[in-house]
Amino acid sequence: MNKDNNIVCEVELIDEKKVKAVQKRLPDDSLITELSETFKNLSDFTRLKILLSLAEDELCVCDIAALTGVSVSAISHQLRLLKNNRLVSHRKEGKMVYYSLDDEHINKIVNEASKHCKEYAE
Amino acid sequence: MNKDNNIVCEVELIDEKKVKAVQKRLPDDSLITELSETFKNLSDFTRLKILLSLAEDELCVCDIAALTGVSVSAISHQLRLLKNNRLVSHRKEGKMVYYSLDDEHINKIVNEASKHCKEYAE
DNA sequence: ATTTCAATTGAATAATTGCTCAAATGTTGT
DNA sequence: ACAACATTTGAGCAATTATTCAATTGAAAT
Repeated sequence: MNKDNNIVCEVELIDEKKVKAVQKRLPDDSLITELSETFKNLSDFTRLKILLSLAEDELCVCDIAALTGVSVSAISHQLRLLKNNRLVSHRKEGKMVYYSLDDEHINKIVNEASKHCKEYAE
Repeated sequence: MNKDNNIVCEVELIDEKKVKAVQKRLPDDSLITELSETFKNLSDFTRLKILLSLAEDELCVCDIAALTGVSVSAISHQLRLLKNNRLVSHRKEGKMVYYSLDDEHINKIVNEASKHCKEYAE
């Protein structure tokens, strides 16, 4: 803490001016946290495949399990995560529950990421 | 295995036709794997903050550590991951190593994800 | 040569995560 | 009421991961 009772960085800086300029342009930590949590949803093979599938069509849990080759239980756990993060929504029809994509941004995000992947395929 | 010695799905399907149609439109598993690995890089708070910082300016390891409030060693470990995934590049200048963003897609991906986050901020 | 400093590396540890298994819910059909 | 079925849930486990710490590398300065 300095004399004004502010927290000051005790790590040695090489270029303090540059660091402060960058810091000023960064989003709030809270937004960075939200962003990283959003990307976490896309960072698992199974979850990403679920999202890509739902981008094509609405599907029930059982069919998602078949598509991904993962147990129904595991899919249900993953769907709960995706639901909590507002990436999928669901609708009940009798015994069955149909899930669908709840965000038009997902496709755009995946498309941009695909460009990155393809750029470095050798 | 069926009579042709192919692996067949033993899970019961609800709507086989729909599943096959979706399956046909999905990217290869190898691309899904690459995509999920790309998103994994963005899914950690520290790494994402590093990338957002480098999007603003080229920075040395020490200054990135100061910016993020994380030890130099931890930053170095994370930078190695980002370097392996072709998200950052580096240039040496004497004792110091300057890192910079090596992908113009990162900004677009983050921008799209920001829209998702802001849509659900209540 | 020796010291100093920025950065890297490897081992170790605590925390997180994705899956399995078993049990529970809730709905439909008999 | 009961059985069958789709889905959910919670506990437990193995694998992964982000950080710390200590030691090392490589470059500049004395």
